[in-house]
Amino acid sequence: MPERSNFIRDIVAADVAAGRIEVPVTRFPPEPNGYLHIGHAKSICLNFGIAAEFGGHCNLRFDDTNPVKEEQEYLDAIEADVRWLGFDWGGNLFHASDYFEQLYGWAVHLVKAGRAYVDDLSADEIREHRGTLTEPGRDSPYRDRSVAENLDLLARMRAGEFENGARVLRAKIDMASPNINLRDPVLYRIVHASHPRTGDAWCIYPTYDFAHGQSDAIEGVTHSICTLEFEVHRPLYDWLIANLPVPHIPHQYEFARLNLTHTVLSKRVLKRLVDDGHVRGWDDPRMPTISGLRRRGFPAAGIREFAAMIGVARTDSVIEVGQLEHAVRSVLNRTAARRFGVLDPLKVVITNWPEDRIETMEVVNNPEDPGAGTRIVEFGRELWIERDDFMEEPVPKFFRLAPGREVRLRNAYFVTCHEVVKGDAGRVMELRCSYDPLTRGGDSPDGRRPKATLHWVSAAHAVPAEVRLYDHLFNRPDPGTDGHLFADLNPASETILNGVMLEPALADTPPGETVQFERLGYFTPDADSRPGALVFNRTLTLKDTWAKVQAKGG
RNA sequence: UGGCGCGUGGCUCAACGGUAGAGCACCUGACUCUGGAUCAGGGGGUUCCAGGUUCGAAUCCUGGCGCGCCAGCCA
Repeated sequence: MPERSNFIRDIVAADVAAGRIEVPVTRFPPEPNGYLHIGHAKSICLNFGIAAEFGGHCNLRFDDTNPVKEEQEYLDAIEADVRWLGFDWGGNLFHASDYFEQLYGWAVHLVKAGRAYVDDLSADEIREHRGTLTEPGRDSPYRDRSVAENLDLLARMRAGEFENGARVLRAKIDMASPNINLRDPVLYRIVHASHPRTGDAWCIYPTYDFAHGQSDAIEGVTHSICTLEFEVHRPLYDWLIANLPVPHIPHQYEFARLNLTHTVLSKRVLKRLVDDGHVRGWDDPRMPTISGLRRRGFPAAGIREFAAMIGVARTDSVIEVGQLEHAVRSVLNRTAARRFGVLDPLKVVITNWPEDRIETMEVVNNPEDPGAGTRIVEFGRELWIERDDFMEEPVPKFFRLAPGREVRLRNAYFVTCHEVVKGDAGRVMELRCSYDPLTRGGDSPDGRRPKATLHWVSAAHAVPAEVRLYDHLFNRPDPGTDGHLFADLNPASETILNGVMLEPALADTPPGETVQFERLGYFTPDADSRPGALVFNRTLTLKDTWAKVQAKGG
């Protein structure tokens, strides 16, 4: 499925066609202050996708300029997530911190050129001097310090002579600019904190604005693609590039970040969900993080397909989660092995089946993929079927099992229910059925065609398991709209089922593989799963038109 | 309010001066040993509004309106 074009692709293609560049160089620049989420996946697919399409390359560059928020755990997780998504940065793994010395040198360059100065104003005072959206700012009293004094102060900032916040280095641009980002933006701040990579080598750190474009220049990035909120920074990006002796001139392009219904894509909020215990971790299957989606069973190919499907534009937008789910189902439908699992088991005894007789049935692994082969499943006198697949008094349009009714057990036999055994509270405990020996494999010689085909598991062979059902993390499409984000959490986002009965082959499902439990949905072994204590996560249900029919009838 | 940007079916995107299309969602039908796969069809758009330019405007111009972003020593 060829990816649809988009305005950034068009720009790159035009640049190549016009000979402005040979091949594009892009970069994915996460800050290691949290885990990557599906919104980052959109950016990753865009950056790596464009590079690959035009024969260029994409760097993985950590924007690690703020040591108080960044951690090694995040660095590691981000690498793993990008790789899992299917992208390869080759040897091009970089860190803004790799460039700290060069960046500092350029800061000195700016000072010498009279284009930067050390400001002694406090953060509050700087804010006051900055003006507002409608009023121009005022010059800092320290704005006209001599080059010599600025050089001296900057060196002493670096040497650690001053406390956090005591001074900053600022670009000298225009305090009256209508673009507030040009009102002498801060380039360096004093932060006595040790950095995950540079340790205590530095106590001053460059701001995003001073680090990003210059890092792009150092790496020869041609197209620096970021999200819309950086649009107002572009004049500053260009100003710095124009005023520094950089080896290359990169350009910044902005696109609209991803928003999804029924969830939230903000690292700040995701971190709170984790820290406040609303979920069990960054990789909780309900999280929209890459690691959460992976644990949930979403295949990387599904996420890539989703990214290709939604396109890239400059319009703020909110994608319906259904679209992500569609992409994932479409991948899983053609790749997932089919298995039998009974979530809510109801015992069926086949009264005309000999006590100890076991037959084996050959069952197709994936009707969408003949190459997936077949497997052997045991069939015996006692079986488990889904409780939902039986109704003592069937309502109209319910075609499954009911007293006196015949259904097909998938790939096995036709069975007819003769007796309903109930417990004390009137709960159905067991169904007593007969089977038709002539229907082995699921076809009858007389052409009878039951209206329903049920999945089943041999009770003598079934493997018990825990299954975790997942639903949207938030119970409204636009969580937090009323200002109470956490009140919008979906209390039913996770439902734990015990005593689920699985066909034995499921015990060997490798981690990371998502299978289909026929008629129910897609499931994957959870990281908590152990031999003898299996745990499966429900990735997604199948599209359920029966549920739709029911909803209408109700 | 100053600056920058964005407005095309319910949602996401195409159409780049020449008959407004696609995917998702929705509805209907066919088919089926997953009621769920799959296939086929259908409904749904004054292209934010108003002027202007043009033989012709979603597209160009002007003016409105609406929405987003920017006043961190976050990114």
